[in-house]
Amino acid sequence: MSLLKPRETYHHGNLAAALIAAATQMVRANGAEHLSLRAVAAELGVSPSALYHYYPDKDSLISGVGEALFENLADLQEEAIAQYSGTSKKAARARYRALGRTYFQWAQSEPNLFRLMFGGFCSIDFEDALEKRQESRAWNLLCSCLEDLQKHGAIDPNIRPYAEILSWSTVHGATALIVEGQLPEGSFESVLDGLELSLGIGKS
Amino acid sequence: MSLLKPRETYHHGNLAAALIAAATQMVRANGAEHLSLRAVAAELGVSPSALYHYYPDKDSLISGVGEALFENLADLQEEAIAQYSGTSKKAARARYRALGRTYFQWAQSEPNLFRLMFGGFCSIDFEDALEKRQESRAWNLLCSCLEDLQKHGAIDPNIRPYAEILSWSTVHGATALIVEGQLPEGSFESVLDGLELSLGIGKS
DNA sequence: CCTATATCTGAACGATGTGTAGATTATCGC
DNA sequence: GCGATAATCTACACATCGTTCAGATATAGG
Repeated sequence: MSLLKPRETYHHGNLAAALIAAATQMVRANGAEHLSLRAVAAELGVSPSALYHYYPDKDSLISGVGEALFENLADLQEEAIAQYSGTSKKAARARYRALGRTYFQWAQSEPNLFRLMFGGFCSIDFEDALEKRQESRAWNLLCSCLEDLQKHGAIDPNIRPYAEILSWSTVHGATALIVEGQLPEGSFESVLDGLELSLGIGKS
Repeated sequence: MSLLKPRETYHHGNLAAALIAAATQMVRANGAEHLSLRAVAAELGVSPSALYHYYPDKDSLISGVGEALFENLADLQEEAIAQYSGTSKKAARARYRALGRTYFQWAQSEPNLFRLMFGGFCSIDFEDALEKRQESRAWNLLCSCLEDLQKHGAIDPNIRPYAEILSWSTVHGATALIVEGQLPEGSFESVLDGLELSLGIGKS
């Protein structure tokens, strides 16, 4: 008695991608800790074993989901800063804020996906990315954003060397704490205010 | 064929606490996502069902572990700042740094326990703690530490209102990112340097 | 000592991740 | 177009997991 959804063709056609899409939706709804391989397979009308031709085990499927999510987040951030194009100091500052705000809003609207990315579920190898001078897209966005601000003299030069890791750590930390309910929801804008103040961004 | 360890008495005596201790050690070694109730019971020489007289399900056992860990971390932080007692500005600054460093070192030395606390595994209700004006011990330590610094005029007064959430977010964020391998290990001291600089701590 | 209560066991159920052997379909040389 | 080969998927099985429940065992109180 198989409970598979009927399928037109015996071969699915695009299982690898469909598995990630379906798994993403189920994690979104139920959290990564409750993801079931069999449920994903059933959702696609496929037997549980079919999965193993594309991913060696459950962890690597989850890691595939995670990698896709990092790309999605970078896409969102690119869209966000594109809304504030321009060479003025004001625009550069708006881009900086948009980067952080987008990061937080994405996490807030999709807490289960955010937890999948940063809760140790996916074993993406960041080390080689780190050795490749951080070729992560989101990191590069932040770096160029800060360079723009620096060109306008809008960052305290003493703090400039720390601006990347401070911004990254602070925005991620506040986001993670709020998502887990350890800081009140409304405090993120305060964190952004404080962060800009403390980096000397936009002063005068 | 039961694989229980032999026990002298039929009644264990202190199962509730022993369960948490054993579960903590197994999470420490294998990560919260691979914790097995049956393995915990076997480790204590107890049948799996015995567990359910103390915790309604697996999640609540994990939450029990988490609560204990938050207390442990607060203990460590209290010990750490006790090493720098004194009323001087230098001592206050050393305490501030010790708070952050202890937080990070604990996470670095016990990544699986850190992930259990902040990875959404334990469903501790922080909301009532938030409404009780943050009666979390670690938070209070940070607050009094910053008050000491303020008394010495060692914090930029413009940034003072943001000092708590900025410190907390930044230290937690950097720690989480480093534990997950998204920032290099050595960068934490830089984060602390940048954080002190950006808050104007210890300037002159 | 006998009863009531707290504590623990044993067996069972459904569900899960993951192998393996074989069935089904697509692809490509002729 | 046809047949062999490879890609893809299924059916079945296994061990393990969280959880439930009836009943066994030990402790405590009158």
